[in-house]
Amino acid sequence: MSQNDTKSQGASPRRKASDPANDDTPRLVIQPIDTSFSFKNKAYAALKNVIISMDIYRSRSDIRLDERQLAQDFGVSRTPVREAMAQLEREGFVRSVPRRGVYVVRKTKEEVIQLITAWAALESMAARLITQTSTNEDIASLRRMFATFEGGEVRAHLDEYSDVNIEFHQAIIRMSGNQVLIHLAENLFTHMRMIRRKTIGEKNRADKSIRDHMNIIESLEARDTARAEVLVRDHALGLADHVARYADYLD
Amino acid sequence: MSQNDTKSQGASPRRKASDPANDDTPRLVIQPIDTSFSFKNKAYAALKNVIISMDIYRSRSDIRLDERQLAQDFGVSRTPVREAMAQLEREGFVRSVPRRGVYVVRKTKEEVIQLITAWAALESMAARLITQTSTNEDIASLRRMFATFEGGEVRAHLDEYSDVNIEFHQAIIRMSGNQVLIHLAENLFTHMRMIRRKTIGEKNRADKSIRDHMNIIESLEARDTARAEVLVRDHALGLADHVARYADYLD
DNA sequence: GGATTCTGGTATACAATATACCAGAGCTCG
DNA sequence: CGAGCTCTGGTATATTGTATACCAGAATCC
Repeated sequence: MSQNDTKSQGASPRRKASDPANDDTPRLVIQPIDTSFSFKNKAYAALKNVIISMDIYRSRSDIRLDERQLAQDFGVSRTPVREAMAQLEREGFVRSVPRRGVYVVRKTKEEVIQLITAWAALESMAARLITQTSTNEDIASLRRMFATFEGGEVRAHLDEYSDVNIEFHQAIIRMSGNQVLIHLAENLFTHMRMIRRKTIGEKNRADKSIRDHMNIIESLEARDTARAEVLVRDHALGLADHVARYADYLD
Repeated sequence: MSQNDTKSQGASPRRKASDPANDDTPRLVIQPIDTSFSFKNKAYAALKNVIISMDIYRSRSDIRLDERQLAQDFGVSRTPVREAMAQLEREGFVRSVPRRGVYVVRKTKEEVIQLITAWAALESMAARLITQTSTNEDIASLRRMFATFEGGEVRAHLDEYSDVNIEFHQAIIRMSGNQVLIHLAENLFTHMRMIRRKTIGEKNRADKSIRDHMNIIESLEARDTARAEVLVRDHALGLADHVARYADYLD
């Protein structure tokens, strides 16, 4: 990619870089620059990550994001922080109260139930698709996710199981191969993850969860389309039912 | 750092974030954003790295940096690439020929000898300072750099030795603790590194090199200021002598 | 109840980058 | 050998991202 000569040095004719007569000329190997980098994008990703990692339902007090303080913490001006929060607001993670501040959004119980119901629709269709199009290796990878818990030691490793639980549901959507489903699920997924992480430790749900998961995997392995759909949908709706009955902190 | 309430939710008075009555409110932990990131800076670092990693003396043909091609490879516009190359030119790594292109600079033999001589002045003074101010642990870390080569297996691991060789000289400057020395050496260092990497495999210099290094380390350990200075200076000037005699590719 | 403080909102300035166009130099072809 | 074409660096202008200053509403404090 580099041409070889200059008039100031002998005026030999230029040869194309690919010219084989020139094989020993050192060549540059250049990696692309990450052009998605911007202060706004970094602030957005960091704030989103912080919000979804919090247990925002542990307390009922409002969580306000102070844009001057955040700008100082990030080491940038208020402008990219404001733009990041505007995007988070568009996506439903925060809400802005004029001249009052920006607050992390907690969903009501009713909103959560609706969200889970929509998720169930997407996930159960994804399960159907998996039985029809995925490779045996793909499906096997789902089972391998739970290898650590084969001895039933779910409660002893609840945090780890919580992570695997979330990854499992994400993998089902992804494995469907349907880009529209995947896209629709993306935003719902973040909210679902917060809910799952909160509820997994309640009422020994983890024990039931892994039994459900094993049944789901068996139905996928058997390529039983109807059964996989029902098991996945019922599993998700079981979460909605649990929320309806026990999640008083969502009111 | 987050305030807790909003008028729309009960008009309770704002409390300071540090208010101990509010210990369970989730808190945000925010990492600063790297504000040195820019396309120009990334392009500059990448090009500099590529240039100093090349064996630019292996071929005599000119190495021209094609700014449109680089912009395409980096995935950015020509503007940051141009600015990066302008900075590289200011630092002596490339030169721009109006309406002809930007070329990697090769130094002449005479320039290289002058550069090494200047480096020798800096490094020998650094050695003096080390014998007077550095801790035993610091000096011991110099010896540990060569632990891998204690069996004399230098030629078998020439690339690795070349890297350690460069690190050793860099560490001497750094260990002096003199910020002016360190700063002056910074730009020289990059050119020196290219020369050292090129010459280390010539005329079995690696064997002599490690003997010299051991002698230098012993004089540092003995806190022998005059001897350390002489050994370091002679070692560097030995490189200049080698270049004068054998480095025909620099003409 | 007025002064002060704190916060979001907005306007303007500045820096980084993208893109289009120009002009010089070299190459190609007839 | 000269005209036309191509390739390249240089420059001007536009756009986007960001910084900063100032404004105004709301809450707090004395």
